[in-house]
Amino acid sequence: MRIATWNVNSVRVRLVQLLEWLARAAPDIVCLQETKCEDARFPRAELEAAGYRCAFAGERAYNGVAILAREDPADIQEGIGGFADGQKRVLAASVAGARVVCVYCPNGQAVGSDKYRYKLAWYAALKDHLAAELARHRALVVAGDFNVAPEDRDVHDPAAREGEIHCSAPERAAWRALLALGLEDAFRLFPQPEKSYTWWDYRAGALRRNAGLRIDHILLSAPLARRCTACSIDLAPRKLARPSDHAPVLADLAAA
DNA sequence: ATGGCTACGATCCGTAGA
Repeated sequence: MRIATWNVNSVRVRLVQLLEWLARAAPDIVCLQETKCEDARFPRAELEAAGYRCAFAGERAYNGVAILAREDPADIQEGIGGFADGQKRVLAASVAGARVVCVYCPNGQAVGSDKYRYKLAWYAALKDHLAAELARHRALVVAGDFNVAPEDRDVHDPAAREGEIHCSAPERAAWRALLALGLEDAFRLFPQPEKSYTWWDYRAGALRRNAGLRIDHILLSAPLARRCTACSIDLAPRKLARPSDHAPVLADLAAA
Protein backbone atom coordinates (compact mmCIF):
# COMPACT_ATOMS: atom_id res chain seq x y z
CA MET A 1 0.00 0.00 0.00
CA ARG A 2 1.33 3.40 -1.00
CA ILE A 3 0.53 6.47 1.07
CA ALA A 4 1.39 9.97 -0.14
CA THR A 5 1.15 13.58 0.93
CA TRP A 6 1.31 16.66 -1.29
CA ASN A 7 0.74 20.35 -0.66
CA VAL A 8 -0.71 21.19 -4.08
CA ASN A 9 -1.09 24.97 -3.57
CA SER A 10 -4.61 25.12 -5.09
CA VAL A 11 -6.21 21.83 -6.13
CA ARG A 12 -8.03 23.48 -9.04
CA VAL A 13 -4.97 25.16 -10.51
CA ARG A 14 -2.96 21.94 -10.02
CA LEU A 15 -5.63 19.50 -11.21
CA VAL A 16 -3.84 18.56 -14.45
CA GLN A 17 -0.56 17.93 -12.62
CA LEU A 18 -2.39 16.07 -9.85
CA LEU A 19 -4.16 13.70 -12.25
CA GLU A 20 -0.95 13.02 -14.16
CA TRP A 21 0.89 12.31 -10.91
CA LEU A 22 -1.87 10.03 -9.57
CA ALA A 23 -1.69 7.96 -12.75
CA ARG A 24 2.09 7.70 -12.61
CA ALA A 25 2.78 7.33 -8.87
CA ALA A 26 -0.37 5.26 -8.24
CA PRO A 27 -0.74 6.04 -4.53
CA ASP A 28 -3.56 4.23 -2.68
CA ILE A 29 -4.08 7.00 -0.13
CA VAL A 30 -3.28 10.68 -0.71
CA CYS A 31 -3.34 13.58 1.72
CA LEU A 32 -3.60 16.99 0.03
CA GLN A 33 -3.04 20.38 1.61
CA GLU A 34 -3.71 23.98 0.59
CA THR A 35 -6.57 22.95 -1.66
CA LYS A 36 -7.74 26.58 -1.41
CA CYS A 37 -11.32 25.95 -2.46
CA GLU A 38 -14.70 25.69 -0.87
CA ASP A 39 -16.23 22.22 -0.78
CA ALA A 40 -18.74 23.03 -3.50
CA ARG A 41 -15.86 23.74 -5.90
CA PHE A 42 -13.73 20.68 -5.05
CA PRO A 43 -13.00 18.68 -8.26
CA ARG A 44 -14.59 15.50 -6.95
CA ALA A 45 -15.91 14.29 -10.32
CA GLU A 46 -12.50 14.50 -12.02
CA LEU A 47 -10.79 12.65 -9.16
CA GLU A 48 -13.48 9.98 -8.96
CA ALA A 49 -13.10 9.45 -12.70
CA ALA A 50 -9.40 8.83 -11.99
CA GLY A 51 -10.35 6.15 -9.47
CA TYR A 52 -10.21 8.07 -6.19
CA ARG A 53 -12.90 8.60 -3.58
CA CYS A 54 -12.59 11.93 -1.81
CA ALA A 55 -13.06 13.45 1.59
CA PHE A 56 -12.39 17.18 1.82
CA ALA A 57 -12.71 20.22 4.05
CA GLY A 58 -11.97 23.52 2.41
CA GLU A 59 -12.49 27.24 2.55
CA ARG A 60 -12.16 30.12 0.16
CA ALA A 61 -8.60 31.19 -0.79
CA TYR A 62 -6.72 29.69 2.17
CA ASN A 63 -5.89 26.33 3.75
CA GLY A 64 -8.02 23.33 2.85
CA VAL A 65 -7.27 19.59 3.24
CA ALA A 66 -8.41 16.45 1.45
CA ILE A 67 -7.95 12.69 1.59
CA LEU A 68 -8.13 10.61 -1.61
CA ALA A 69 -8.43 6.83 -1.49
CA ARG A 70 -9.30 3.83 -3.62
CA GLU A 71 -12.25 3.16 -1.31
CA ASP A 72 -14.67 5.46 0.46
CA PRO A 73 -12.97 7.14 3.44
CA ALA A 74 -14.96 6.24 6.58
CA ASP A 75 -15.51 7.95 9.92
CA ILE A 76 -14.52 11.35 8.53
CA GLN A 77 -13.66 13.95 11.15
CA GLU A 78 -12.75 17.55 10.38
CA GLY A 79 -10.59 19.69 12.65
CA ILE A 80 -9.01 19.33 16.06
CA GLY A 81 -11.25 18.75 19.06
CA GLY A 82 -11.25 21.83 21.29
CA PHE A 83 -9.58 24.08 18.70
CA ALA A 84 -12.52 25.24 16.61
CA ASP A 85 -11.26 28.41 14.92
CA GLY A 86 -12.67 27.64 11.48
CA GLN A 87 -9.38 27.19 9.64
CA LYS A 88 -9.55 24.03 7.55
CA ARG A 89 -6.26 22.38 8.46
CA VAL A 90 -7.05 18.86 9.69
CA LEU A 91 -9.06 16.01 8.23
CA ALA A 92 -9.12 12.40 9.47
CA ALA A 93 -10.62 9.28 7.94
CA SER A 94 -10.35 5.51 8.21
CA VAL A 95 -9.07 3.79 5.07
CA ALA A 96 -7.78 0.26 4.43
CA GLY A 97 -7.47 -0.57 8.11
CA ALA A 98 -5.54 2.58 8.95
CA ARG A 99 -6.55 5.85 10.56
CA VAL A 100 -5.29 8.65 8.33
CA VAL A 101 -4.89 12.23 9.60
CA CYS A 102 -4.15 14.87 6.96
CA VAL A 103 -2.62 18.04 8.43
CA TYR A 104 -1.77 21.48 7.16
CA CYS A 105 0.11 23.02 10.06
CA PRO A 106 0.28 26.82 10.35
CA ASN A 107 3.17 28.60 8.68
CA GLY A 108 3.94 30.92 11.59
CA GLN A 109 5.26 33.73 9.36
CA ALA A 110 7.98 35.02 11.70
CA VAL A 111 9.31 33.99 15.10
CA GLY A 112 7.62 36.06 17.80
CA SER A 113 4.66 37.10 15.63
CA ASP A 114 1.00 36.50 16.47
CA LYS A 115 0.97 33.81 13.81
CA TYR A 116 3.98 32.15 15.44
CA ARG A 117 2.18 32.03 18.78
CA TYR A 118 -0.83 30.60 16.97
CA LYS A 119 1.37 27.94 15.38
CA LEU A 120 2.74 26.78 18.73
CA ALA A 121 -0.71 26.75 20.36
CA TRP A 122 -2.06 24.85 17.37
CA TYR A 123 0.75 22.29 17.61
CA ALA A 124 -0.03 21.73 21.30
CA ALA A 125 -3.66 21.08 20.41
CA LEU A 126 -2.62 18.77 17.57
CA LYS A 127 -0.48 16.74 19.96
CA ASP A 128 -3.46 16.19 22.29
CA HIS A 129 -5.66 15.36 19.31
CA LEU A 130 -3.19 12.76 18.01
CA ALA A 131 -2.77 11.26 21.48
CA ALA A 132 -6.50 10.62 21.49
CA GLU A 133 -6.41 9.18 17.96
CA LEU A 134 -3.55 6.87 18.95
CA ALA A 135 -5.51 5.67 21.94
CA ARG A 136 -8.29 4.58 19.57
CA HIS A 137 -6.26 3.46 16.53
CA ARG A 138 -3.06 1.42 16.62
CA ALA A 139 -2.48 1.90 12.88
CA LEU A 140 -2.17 5.68 12.57
CA VAL A 141 -0.79 7.79 9.70
CA VAL A 142 -0.29 11.53 10.13
CA ALA A 143 0.71 13.05 6.82
CA GLY A 144 0.94 16.58 5.58
CA ASP A 145 2.70 19.92 5.51
CA PHE A 146 4.06 20.36 9.04
CA ASN A 147 5.88 23.62 8.31
CA VAL A 148 8.78 22.47 10.49
CA ALA A 149 12.23 21.38 9.30
CA PRO A 150 13.02 18.90 12.10
CA GLU A 151 16.82 19.04 11.97
CA ASP A 152 19.60 21.09 10.39
CA ARG A 153 20.07 18.39 7.75
CA ASP A 154 16.53 19.24 6.57
CA VAL A 155 17.61 22.81 5.76
CA HIS A 156 19.60 24.04 2.77
CA ASP A 157 21.46 26.74 4.71
CA PRO A 158 21.14 25.97 8.44
CA ALA A 159 23.37 28.86 9.49
CA ALA A 160 21.21 31.39 7.64
CA ARG A 161 18.01 29.83 9.00
CA GLU A 162 19.16 29.26 12.57
CA GLY A 163 16.41 30.21 14.99
CA GLU A 164 14.20 31.41 12.13
CA ILE A 165 10.72 30.32 11.20
CA HIS A 166 10.39 26.56 10.49
CA CYS A 167 13.70 25.94 12.27
CA SER A 168 13.32 27.58 15.70
CA ALA A 169 13.84 25.52 18.84
CA PRO A 170 10.20 25.80 20.02
CA GLU A 171 8.92 24.59 16.62
CA ARG A 172 11.34 21.68 16.62
CA ALA A 173 10.33 20.84 20.19
CA ALA A 174 6.67 20.83 19.10
CA TRP A 175 7.60 18.43 16.30
CA ARG A 176 9.50 16.14 18.66
CA ALA A 177 6.49 16.13 20.99
CA LEU A 178 4.53 14.46 18.17
CA LEU A 179 7.25 11.81 17.76
CA ALA A 180 7.20 11.27 21.53
CA LEU A 181 3.60 10.10 21.24
CA GLY A 182 5.00 7.04 19.47
CA LEU A 183 5.17 8.20 15.85
CA GLU A 184 8.06 7.67 13.44
CA ASP A 185 9.21 10.00 10.65
CA ALA A 186 8.87 7.53 7.75
CA PHE A 187 11.53 9.33 5.70
CA ARG A 188 14.18 8.75 8.38
CA LEU A 189 13.46 5.03 8.68
CA PHE A 190 15.76 4.62 5.67
CA PRO A 191 19.10 5.94 4.39
CA GLN A 192 18.36 9.02 2.29
CA PRO A 193 20.30 11.28 -0.06
CA GLU A 194 21.83 14.34 1.57
CA LYS A 195 20.05 17.62 0.89
CA SER A 196 16.61 16.03 0.55
CA TYR A 197 13.89 18.68 0.63
CA THR A 198 10.16 18.95 -0.08
CA TRP A 199 9.72 22.70 -0.56
CA TRP A 200 11.58 25.29 -2.65
CA ASP A 201 10.72 28.98 -2.95
CA TYR A 202 9.31 29.92 -6.34
CA ARG A 203 11.73 32.84 -6.49
CA ALA A 204 15.40 33.32 -7.21
CA GLY A 205 16.01 29.90 -8.78
CA ALA A 206 15.63 28.10 -5.47
CA LEU A 207 14.85 24.75 -7.10
CA ARG A 208 17.82 25.01 -9.46
CA ARG A 209 20.08 25.73 -6.47
CA ASN A 210 18.27 23.08 -4.37
CA ALA A 211 17.73 25.78 -1.76
CA GLY A 212 14.92 23.99 0.02
CA LEU A 213 13.46 22.73 3.27
CA ARG A 214 12.10 19.33 4.28
CA ILE A 215 8.80 20.32 5.88
CA ASP A 216 6.32 17.77 4.43
CA HIS A 217 6.27 14.54 6.37
CA ILE A 218 4.61 11.17 6.88
CA LEU A 219 4.42 9.97 10.48
CA LEU A 220 3.62 6.34 11.24
CA SER A 221 2.62 4.62 14.46
CA ALA A 222 4.82 1.67 15.44
CA PRO A 223 2.72 -1.08 13.82
CA LEU A 224 2.77 0.80 10.51
CA ALA A 225 6.43 1.79 10.79
CA ARG A 226 7.29 -1.91 11.06
CA ARG A 227 5.48 -2.47 7.74
CA CYS A 228 7.11 0.47 5.95
CA THR A 229 9.45 -0.67 3.17
CA ALA A 230 10.37 2.67 1.57
CA CYS A 231 9.86 6.42 1.79
CA SER A 232 10.90 8.97 -0.80
CA ILE A 233 10.34 12.46 -2.17
CA ASP A 234 9.02 12.65 -5.74
CA LEU A 235 10.75 15.60 -7.41
CA ALA A 236 9.09 15.18 -10.80
CA PRO A 237 5.94 17.27 -10.15
CA ARG A 238 8.04 20.15 -8.83
CA LYS A 239 9.90 20.28 -12.16
CA LEU A 240 6.78 20.57 -14.32
CA ALA A 241 5.40 23.80 -15.72
CA ARG A 242 3.25 25.72 -13.23
CA PRO A 243 4.27 23.51 -10.31
CA SER A 244 3.26 23.59 -6.69
CA ASP A 245 6.14 24.89 -4.57
CA HIS A 246 6.01 21.55 -2.66
CA ALA A 247 6.95 18.05 -3.83
CA PRO A 248 4.98 14.93 -2.82
CA VAL A 249 6.29 12.44 -0.26
CA LEU A 250 5.51 8.73 -0.68
CA ALA A 251 5.65 5.82 1.76
CA ASP A 252 5.17 2.14 0.88
CA LEU A 253 3.73 -0.33 3.40
CA ALA A 254 3.89 -4.09 3.17
CA ALA A 255 0.61 -5.97 3.58
CA ALA A 256 -0.47 -6.44 7.19
C1' DA B 1 20.17 40.27 -2.24
C1' DT B 2 14.78 41.78 2.71
C1' DG B 3 13.99 41.06 -3.45
C1' DG B 4 12.70 37.44 -6.17
C1' DC B 5 7.32 34.09 -7.46
C1' DT B 6 2.49 32.21 -7.22
C1' DA B 7 -2.56 32.01 -5.90
C1' DC B 8 -6.38 34.40 -4.37
C1' DG B 9 -9.90 37.92 -4.28
C1' DA B 10 -10.04 42.05 -4.83
C1' DT B 11 -9.34 45.24 -8.64
C1' DC B 12 -4.63 46.65 -11.57
C1' DC B 13 -2.78 46.09 -5.38
C1' DG B 14 -2.81 43.69 -0.76
C1' DT B 15 -2.45 39.27 1.83
C1' DA B 16 -0.27 35.02 2.45
C1' DG B 17 2.76 31.52 1.73
C1' DA B 18 7.68 29.46 3.87
